[in-house]
Amino acid sequence: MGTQQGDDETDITGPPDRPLSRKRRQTRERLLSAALDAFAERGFHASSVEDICERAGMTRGGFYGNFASKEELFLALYEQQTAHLLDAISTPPQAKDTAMQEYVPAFLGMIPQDLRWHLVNSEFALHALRDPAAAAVLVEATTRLRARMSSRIDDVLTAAGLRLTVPTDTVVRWLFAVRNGGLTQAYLEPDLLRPNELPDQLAQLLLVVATRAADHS
Amino acid sequence: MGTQQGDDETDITGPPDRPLSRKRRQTRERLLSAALDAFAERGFHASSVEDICERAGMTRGGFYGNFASKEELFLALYEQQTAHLLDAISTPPQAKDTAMQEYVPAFLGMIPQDLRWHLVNSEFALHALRDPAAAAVLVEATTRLRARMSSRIDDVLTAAGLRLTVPTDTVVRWLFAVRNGGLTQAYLEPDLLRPNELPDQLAQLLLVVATRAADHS
DNA sequence: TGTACATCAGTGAACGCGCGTTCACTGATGTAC
DNA sequence: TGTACATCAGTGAACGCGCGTTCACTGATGTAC
Repeated sequence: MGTQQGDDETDITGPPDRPLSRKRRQTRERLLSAALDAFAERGFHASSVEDICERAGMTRGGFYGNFASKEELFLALYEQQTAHLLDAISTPPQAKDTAMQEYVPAFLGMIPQDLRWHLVNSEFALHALRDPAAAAVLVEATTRLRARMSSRIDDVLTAAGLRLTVPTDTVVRWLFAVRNGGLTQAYLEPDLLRPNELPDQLAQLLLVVATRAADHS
Repeated sequence: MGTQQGDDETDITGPPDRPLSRKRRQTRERLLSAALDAFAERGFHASSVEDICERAGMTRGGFYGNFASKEELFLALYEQQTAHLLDAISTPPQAKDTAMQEYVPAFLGMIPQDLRWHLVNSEFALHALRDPAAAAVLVEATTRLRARMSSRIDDVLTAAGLRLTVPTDTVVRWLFAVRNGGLTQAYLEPDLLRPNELPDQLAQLLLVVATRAADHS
């Protein structure tokens, strides 16, 4: 049965009493990786627990020792992936010789453009629009991602003696939206559009027309 | 059983032999409307045919006289809604006294911002990323929508003696992506963002910085 | 190092349920004369 | 206008299947002395 919850299943906060053993962490990892594949291939609802377990090389019974439900697995997968994303964004592109106008594209390029994750991420957003608990998780994660991205952009611009004429958070919201929509458009029309084409072009345009010299008053 | 197909079920092209009777068209309409509600509320997979039929006031058996499968209903719903959208975009905002910089926001405002349709449309895009048949339908519809939108924008700008410094199709792709992403963000954080805030602001900015006087050479 | 016992992690069969789809049927509507 | 018959549109019961979840169990791992 495993160590599920302390006493009360309504208590979502607080981690389980003990830290997970190494074996258990590895098993969870295998299940999360299998879920990413399965959810990407068929979607959340069409992926059966059996399918996920097969990919992870275990039986359905074992699954429920690691996750309380398929839904909880979805949540855990989202949190794992956004944590990875946050890491990816946190490291600025190091090459100092990169031309200024390629900085933002370089940033966007660093974010892994995995079709699997694009599919799962989009489906999670849809799920969040219907489920307040998922919405809370998503809003917290995206808020952090936007904040981190805003900082990086401000850093780069400041170093170049520039600043945006539009709130950075607005620009980042534009870029995230255009990136997601652009990925969908590009995967549907691969001959007409490269995956990062739309956000790259928008970023370049904004860099030219929506910045001005910073005044250090 | 109804008039399903001619002979060959692999033949997707070509409408059924006879036009639908009035009663049948009304029933289809009721089912499509019920499907929009159900799919929006629970999603495609979680909506049962029973649920849809209840909302439409009929039994499951009758459903299969009108649609070959739940999947086919999804496709029909998408085609119906995008046809409505194409109509909505085709009528330009008539008020000639509208300030130039409010034209694009006015356009975007005309597109009905129905949360139900946003949910179903997003889910259909996700579906299309996995199903080539759905992808073909989606690409054809969105191509038409973008073309129509591009024409309208060009019309307005030309009348004002302006033209874009970026391909209109690219701008429209940006606007559609920002609109979809912006709706999701706004519905998730209603206190921080109005539904059309992101595309409106972007449109206004582009109008100022990405246009110049048209030269009639 | 060895023994005895507790806990852990995963097995695999079983349960119960609801789903998508089919089909024999019935009453309503339309058509021909 | 009335009668006879064909087609249409929808009913409701039934089928068969696969799903999410549970649970009694077993072998592996860890701990105490």
